[in-house]
Amino acid sequence: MPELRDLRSVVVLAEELHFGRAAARLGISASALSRRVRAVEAELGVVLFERTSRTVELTEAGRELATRLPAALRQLDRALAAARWHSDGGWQV
Amino acid sequence: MPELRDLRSVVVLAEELHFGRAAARLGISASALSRRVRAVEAELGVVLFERTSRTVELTEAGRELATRLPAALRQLDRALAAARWHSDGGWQV
DNA sequence: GAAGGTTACGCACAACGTAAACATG
DNA sequence: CATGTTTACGTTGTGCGTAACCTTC
Repeated sequence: MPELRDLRSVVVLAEELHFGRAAARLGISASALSRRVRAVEAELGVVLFERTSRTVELTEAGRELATRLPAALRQLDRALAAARWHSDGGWQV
Repeated sequence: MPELRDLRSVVVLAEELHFGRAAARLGISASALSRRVRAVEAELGVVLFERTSRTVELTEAGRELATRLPAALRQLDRALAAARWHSDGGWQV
């Protein structure tokens, strides 16, 4: 029930461990990112990041998710790319 | 850029090949489904379904996508499940 | 003329940015 | 007290259902 946008946000935040930088990379405000991540955590029923107002760290669950998501998202992108390719002629057999 | 909701809709429609039934399974109206699918096609720049007002069929690109998506979506769900599991105690080592 | 897909239209909810608030090093 | 995350608030845009429309058998 989290959407792709939300999952990609989690991945970027896991890389940056900083809401400001991650939000900039995503082209949204830090507060928007904060809300997105909290929403994901609420939907999953899992805390992914341990925040203090000075630091952001991954929890065990967050690390697990951040580890597995990129491959899953790439596979998804490959499926979409395959569909595009099939329309743009394919081998033109 | 299509979201998960949209991709799942494509999968269901590919299974049903009928907007009414697919929409019912998704818990939305047929018109909403029609719009979702058209939006996906526009974003991908690919026609996925060949519609007449009597039949719905998969195009080559649509078949390709419908074939690859389920596995990709499952992998994504596994990533989410893994995160959940990690929080709910794991092995409680 | 019935069944099924699409377009028009009005509305409601979700998501955003700005700004203020709060916490921590 | 500077840096960085979160909450409040008002606004906008996205997505929906209902209903009307068009096409095909």
